[in-house]
Amino acid sequence: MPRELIDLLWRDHPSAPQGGTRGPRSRVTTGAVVDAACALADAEGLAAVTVRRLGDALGISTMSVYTHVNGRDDLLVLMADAVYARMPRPAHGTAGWRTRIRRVADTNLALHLEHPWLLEITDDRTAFGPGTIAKYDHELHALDPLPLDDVARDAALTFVLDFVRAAARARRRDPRADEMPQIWARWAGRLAAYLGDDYPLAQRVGGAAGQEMNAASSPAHAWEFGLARVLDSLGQAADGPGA
Amino acid sequence: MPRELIDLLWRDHPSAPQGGTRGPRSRVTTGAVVDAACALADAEGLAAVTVRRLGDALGISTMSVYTHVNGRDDLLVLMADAVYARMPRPAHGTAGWRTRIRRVADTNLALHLEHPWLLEITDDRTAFGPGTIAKYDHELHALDPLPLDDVARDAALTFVLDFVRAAARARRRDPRADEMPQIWARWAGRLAAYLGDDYPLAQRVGGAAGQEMNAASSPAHAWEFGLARVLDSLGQAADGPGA
DNA sequence: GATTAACTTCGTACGGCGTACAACGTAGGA
DNA sequence: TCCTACGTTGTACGCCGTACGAAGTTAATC
Repeated sequence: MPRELIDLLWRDHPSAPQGGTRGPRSRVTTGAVVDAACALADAEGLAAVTVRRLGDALGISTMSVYTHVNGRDDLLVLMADAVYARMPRPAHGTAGWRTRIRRVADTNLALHLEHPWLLEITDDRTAFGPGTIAKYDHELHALDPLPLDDVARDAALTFVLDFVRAAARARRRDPRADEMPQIWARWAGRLAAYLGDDYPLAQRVGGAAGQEMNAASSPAHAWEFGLARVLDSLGQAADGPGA
Repeated sequence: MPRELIDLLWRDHPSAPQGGTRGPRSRVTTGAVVDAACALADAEGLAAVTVRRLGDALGISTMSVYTHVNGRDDLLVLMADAVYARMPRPAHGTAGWRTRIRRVADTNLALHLEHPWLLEITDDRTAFGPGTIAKYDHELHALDPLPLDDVARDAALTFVLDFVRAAARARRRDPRADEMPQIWARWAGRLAAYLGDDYPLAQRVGGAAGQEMNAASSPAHAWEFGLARVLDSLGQAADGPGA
């Protein structure tokens, strides 16, 4: 059943091709494959999502995975669309635009913290999935109260979501994080020797930022700082010249 | 010569360990390996930077590459640091902070456009390289005119550079870009059928944004819009509450 | 000058990956 | 009953990073 990605993305839509009924019933569905892949990625990272491991997890052979998904690249698109589709989309109600955008940003940050592997999926074809489109529509409506034309509205949303993405990237746990203490123990002395008294500003600010990053409250502070900047700038853009 | 990454990063520093003089002279240096890797990545993308191809390009065997670099992960860090080290760092002079930050942003965007593979390197150990630190110091000084404490100064710079990164990501050429016209020809009809009249806002804004993206002038517009927002927000942050 | 030790180079091999392909089994439609 | 479409699977190919050890080359030591 080699269906095109677009049809797999929309597989739950009534008018999606269903494939004939002959032959043995599938032991798994495309949706099940995608869900298993997401679970694997959540637990062990995107690198652990291999076709072989996916087959094991589903109790089917490696090559059977290809019956339900065209290949690994397509699978990643399906995974991203699946988690987008499941995001909460509460009505925006009468809230002001700042509150609305705050909620959008918070929701997206939560999504990225739950599925850090989303950062590694950059396939443009994701844009054609039902989950992605539903998310896009909902988030565009968050900007209803602002006087933006279509292009500016898209740009503004992109601006917000890019900030969230960067924040998620900063919070992500480096795969090498476990070894970092030992690495640092071996490197600190040598680095200090190389640096000497050079770059005093970088050394001072870097040290302060490094300490701050280890403080428990840091992520919240950085998030609050950045989000405030984003909201301020959107306010100015809306009030200012047509944009 | 299994030297640690930190020593390879600082290999040009006078006090870096040089390795004994016995045995045959190396046919290549660590620097040459890194340069060849960057050239390969520029020409064919990061995926083309394999140890085997690197050996071919350098005229040495696959396994000899490991004499000069500890492994592929380390190589990526060395590549990123190498291109950071070569960025221009003109004195900021008496320019105002907006001009300074604009220059920093422009320079970083140019770097990412020249080396799109930088987006794929996320290893935190890059922070310890001489190029990365020199770049950091220079860019921190761009913020000298603003009344920011150390932590806020780092946050502000991160805010700017994250914006640049997102802009570069938006401009990057998808590896599938060549096939997209044919893909779209096959998908457009089906997508329209799936969508029907649903999500009218997403359809309208998405269409407008899509058209805009194909316009020749689009990247410049988006860049200008976003950068203006970033500068506005930094201005407010500096004037506003301590932050 | 002979020996030793440090160093580079390289071939082979291992265990992973994505996936093309063809054989086989199973069910519904004719 | 036969045909045909379909799901499942094993084998195999060409990649990847890299561990390991043999072989060759040079400088230091005796």
